[in-house]
Amino acid sequence: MTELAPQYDPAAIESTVYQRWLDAEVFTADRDSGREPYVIVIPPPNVTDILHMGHGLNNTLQDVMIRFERMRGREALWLPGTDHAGIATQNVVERTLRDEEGKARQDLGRAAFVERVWDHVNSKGGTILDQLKAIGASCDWSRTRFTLDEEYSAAVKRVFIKLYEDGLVYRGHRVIHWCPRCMTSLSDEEAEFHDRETRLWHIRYPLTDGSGHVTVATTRPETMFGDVALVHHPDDENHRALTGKTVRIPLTDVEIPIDVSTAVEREFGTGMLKVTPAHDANDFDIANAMGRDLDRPVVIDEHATMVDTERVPEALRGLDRDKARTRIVELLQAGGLLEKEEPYQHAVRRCYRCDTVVEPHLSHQWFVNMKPLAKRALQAYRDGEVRFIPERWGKVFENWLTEIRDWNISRQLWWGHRIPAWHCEAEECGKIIVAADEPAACSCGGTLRRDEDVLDTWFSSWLWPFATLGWPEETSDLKHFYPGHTLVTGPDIIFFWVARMIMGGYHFLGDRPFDTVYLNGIVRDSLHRKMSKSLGNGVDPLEVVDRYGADALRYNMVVGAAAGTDVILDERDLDAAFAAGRNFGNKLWNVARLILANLDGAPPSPGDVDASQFELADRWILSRAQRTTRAVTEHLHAFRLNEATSTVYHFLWDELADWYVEQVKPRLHGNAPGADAARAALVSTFDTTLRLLHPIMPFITEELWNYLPGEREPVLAGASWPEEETEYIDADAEERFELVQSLTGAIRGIRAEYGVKPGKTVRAAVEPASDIARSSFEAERSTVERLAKVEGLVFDSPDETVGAHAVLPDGSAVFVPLGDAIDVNAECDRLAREMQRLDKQLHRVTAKLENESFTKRAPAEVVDRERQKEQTWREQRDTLAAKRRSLGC
RNA sequence: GGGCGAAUAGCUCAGUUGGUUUAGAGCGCCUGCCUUACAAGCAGGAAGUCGGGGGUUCGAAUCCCUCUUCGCCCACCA
Repeated sequence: MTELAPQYDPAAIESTVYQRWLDAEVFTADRDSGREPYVIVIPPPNVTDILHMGHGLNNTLQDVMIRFERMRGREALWLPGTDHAGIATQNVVERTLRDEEGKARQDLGRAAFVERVWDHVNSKGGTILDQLKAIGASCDWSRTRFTLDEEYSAAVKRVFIKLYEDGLVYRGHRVIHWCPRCMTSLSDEEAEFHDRETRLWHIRYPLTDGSGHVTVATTRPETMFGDVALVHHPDDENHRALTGKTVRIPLTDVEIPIDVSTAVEREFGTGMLKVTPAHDANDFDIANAMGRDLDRPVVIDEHATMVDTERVPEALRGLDRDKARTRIVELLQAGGLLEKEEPYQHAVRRCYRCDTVVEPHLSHQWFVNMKPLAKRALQAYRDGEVRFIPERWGKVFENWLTEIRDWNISRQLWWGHRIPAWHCEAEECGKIIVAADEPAACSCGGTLRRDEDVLDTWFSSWLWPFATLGWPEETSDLKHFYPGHTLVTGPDIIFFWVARMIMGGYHFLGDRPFDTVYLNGIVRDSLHRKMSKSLGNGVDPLEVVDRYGADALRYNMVVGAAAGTDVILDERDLDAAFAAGRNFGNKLWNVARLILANLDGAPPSPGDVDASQFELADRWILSRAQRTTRAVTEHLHAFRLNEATSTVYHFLWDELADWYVEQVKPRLHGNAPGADAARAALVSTFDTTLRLLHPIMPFITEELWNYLPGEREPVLAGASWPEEETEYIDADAEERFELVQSLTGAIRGIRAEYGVKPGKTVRAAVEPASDIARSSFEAERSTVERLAKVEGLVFDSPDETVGAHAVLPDGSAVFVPLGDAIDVNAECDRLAREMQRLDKQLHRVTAKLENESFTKRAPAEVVDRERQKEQTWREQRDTLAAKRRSLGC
């Protein structure tokens, strides 16, 4: 006999259960098992991150999938690890350095600073992986990787060199996005658009011939000292006469020409555009097209302050870009050079790490030519080799790949993979050598200087599905576990990560990294805002684990996340968000308590029980268990995790606990007749339920598994998924037991309606509508009596006429004599209302059946079904009418 | 400017290929119960013109068009 506490206490068991899994080594993937592999690689969290709800959701989903496939018999590998997160991590350490020591990274120097970051990573990093254990993540911890560990670095280096040799990595001089706070370049994806209220200033450029001025509209007056021309559209009649003339940049003596360009939008502003090649990527292209690629005056530096050059008026030099702008506008106004100023809203790019407005910056950077890589990935998507769930994200992926641009991969940071390139310092040479190891010297004999830059973090992330398996070495892990299967991540990193992994997988290994990309939603608060540290609206998953248990967290995450939809959590009311999962766990716990308290050793399996020993209820629950197994399996296969969850939920609660456990109780006491059959069905059904629920709520199911008597796999996490046993599917038993349920429900309804005291028994008479109904009621007579508190369920009409009537869905009628408790008029009204409801339904179905186009065109089975409905409802109505007559209504 | 998504009960959401749905769940609400597994529970109940309009169909929450509101993504009109 096992003693379980009356309430489930997650905290009391979770850590020991997790340890049990580790001891059993069920999470460790075995290359040599001979089983078909199933692989998920974790989206590596930033090494210094702490777990937030987004991780909670994302990793729960992965764990459900990996546990399901593991139980299905696949060799499941969930590969964990962390990302060095270049800018993010460097920023954290720089901030600490500044706050605690008042120093900048330059004060330490590169080597010492990088050492500091390593110290930080080694002491504080990796916490998040332990936190994942708290939510039950079944990762193969023996294969944990870090994007900056030695082997991984080798892979990154290899990729860079290979792409360089293929001609796909090159060094370019152009205008890129520059974050003046992080002091590094950014890729297009890292410079996010945000709308901003600003002004459109109309500035007068005086014509040098003294014939007046030309007006130009701009949002960035501070860049005008870098102008090299004004251009208008060649077909622009209004400005045609100006072509060839020159103007002076306001506040300076710099003379620039007026030219034409088809890139100009005639309708915008004044139709005249200032061309500033060093401070605007489009202008850079326009100037190139005009053949003015040698003249790119720089007037704003990498700190976003005005440069100290002749082109910039002295009063402005050294001012930051915002102050300069204000000052320039004042000066223009004073000089009568500002024609007008209007409010204007436009999208400004900001650094995705620090939100600073990005500055277009002319510089030397490393780029990847992406078009050739995209081609293969696109083909794969279109051929169905990689699919997205929900499907619509595939289109997003496709569009981006179709219009892909070159990827700036160099960052002016210290923390990251240093670019394996060396520059010859000899004048006249300028050679660049890309190599894995430092070359002794340049072929010209000049000394070499290593490239200062590091690679974009995502340049290492895109190798994650194979670099984690040992690539470029031909490891057995790589052979065995690549290609992988499912990727679970957020749609916000489709471009950053997902698309690039697909491109990388095909380019470097000639195969997809995974076949399915499942995009989960975003966790939002009660106002539907994304949960974030900066808004302070986050819910701490560990607090939830602490208060409600990991299984409750998981249950609510999964049930609330229909494929790809956002999950809304009320940050002010955790009960509203997590009580359902906790309560469900407690329900399961108590079902187990009841069962375990009534077992004396292991019962036989249902297959060993003489079939004649099974009662209707036994056959019913065994059949329902099969149907549930099938539904849950199908839902999980189709990634309908929420449906799978609610299917088990309702099976356990509404069928097993509410009906079967109640039905079976009398047979559980001692050596009651039929005890073996009852225990066999009960334990086998409970066993199935634990298995089906395990991927979703692993802790409690594992703990209860431990108590179940009988021969079983030692740990549930390593146990097999239930097979549907069709011999137990019994439609007849299901139909019959449902009749019993409806009879019980009808009597309970009458009791409640007439306020019969819970302890008081009533009498009841049932008039079955069919032989099936009659024999079913007879078979479960005592169940109905017990559950509806009936003393003497009879099949004949009783002597009384005063009582309450109800009609069951199949047309069977039940009568509960209540004597004085009944108000005849009220009962008449109630029956009349019932009849009205049926009349409405009958009206609808009759109209349908009288419609020839329906009977002719709809499938026969649909028509039959409608006929069946009509007949049943008509019978029910007739029965009610008869009851009314007998009451004398 | 282009594209995508959402709108179903007071709240948060399901609803798979159009027909077993008389539109469901959890929470909340109302009534009655500490009934020996569970008050984190039990029994019963109220509550929705499926955002508006039009269309396709024998049949629409589901497909099409359109409008409204909200959200997201992409985009070189400075």
